[in-house]
Amino acid sequence: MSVLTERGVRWTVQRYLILSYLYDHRTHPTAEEVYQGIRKAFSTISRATVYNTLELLKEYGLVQELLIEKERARYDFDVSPHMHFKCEKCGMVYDLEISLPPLPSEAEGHLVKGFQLYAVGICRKCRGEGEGAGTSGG
Amino acid sequence: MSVLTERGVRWTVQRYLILSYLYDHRTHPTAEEVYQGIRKAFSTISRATVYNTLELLKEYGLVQELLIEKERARYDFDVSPHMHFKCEKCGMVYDLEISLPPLPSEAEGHLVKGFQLYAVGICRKCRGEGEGAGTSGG
DNA sequence: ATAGTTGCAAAGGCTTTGCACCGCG
DNA sequence: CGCGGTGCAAAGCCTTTGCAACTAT
Repeated sequence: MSVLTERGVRWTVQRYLILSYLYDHRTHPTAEEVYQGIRKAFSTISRATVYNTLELLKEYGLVQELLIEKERARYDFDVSPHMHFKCEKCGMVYDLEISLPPLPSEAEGHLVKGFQLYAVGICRKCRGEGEGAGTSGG
Repeated sequence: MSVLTERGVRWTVQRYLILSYLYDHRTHPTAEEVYQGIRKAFSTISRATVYNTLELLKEYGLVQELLIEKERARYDFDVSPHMHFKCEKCGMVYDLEISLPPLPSEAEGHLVKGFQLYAVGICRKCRGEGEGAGTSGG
């Protein structure tokens, strides 16, 4: 993680565990989920460290912060440009592999540094569950 | 606002004022800004009513909720599909008139109901202010 | 020694909720 | 009369912050 150490930022066990957790869990976990997940093996870690580290990793471009729901932020190890989809029924957040349009680095005079593309709806799984038996929708 | 009254939802002065405020202020105000703005002329309105009403108007498709920053939600009278841009320097949120690609109503088996496209960077105004004198960027 | 990091607890900010009162239908 | 809506205050939840102890350079 030279991107950190080159700038006087230390690579600690906590930071490694947090980045590893996101690497292993591609379900776009929340800060709390990261905290609870790491705590199982590393019980002394604190919420503050998780929050601070996620913020730091985001600033250094190592993770992506998703603002797809109002209640809380989610985090994604995959920083490549891709779309996210949230199911309004089960709450799960999926990656969408839709090919993205060319995104301009400048628009109407503004310098554009990054994009986020979010979609909402009903996921494949929830669509399947609601059908089959009933005939008239609620 | 038959879309409301048809379903037993009443059209009240408070709701009118809140929708009007968004109609008049296309700066993507926060709930607090809406509250403070309306309070000047209608001092008895409460925050709870503003929050509840914004939620209701959103659910009925009369306004759009923007999750472009983690700290708070913003609201937009314009519900047509368009992109938003946030300046990370001054914090202002602009509309972008970029023509959007055709957005699928289905993607990878998921039923897609709506999209949000956000961009961040430095706005035209802030870019202009920082230049002119200095030569090397920070 | 110094600058950076952690963990705890407390604070902070945005948003939601419970409840009594009010008003239209 | 009843359902819906308002306003107040309190609660709730997510996130940030202050600070003392600690560690790698």
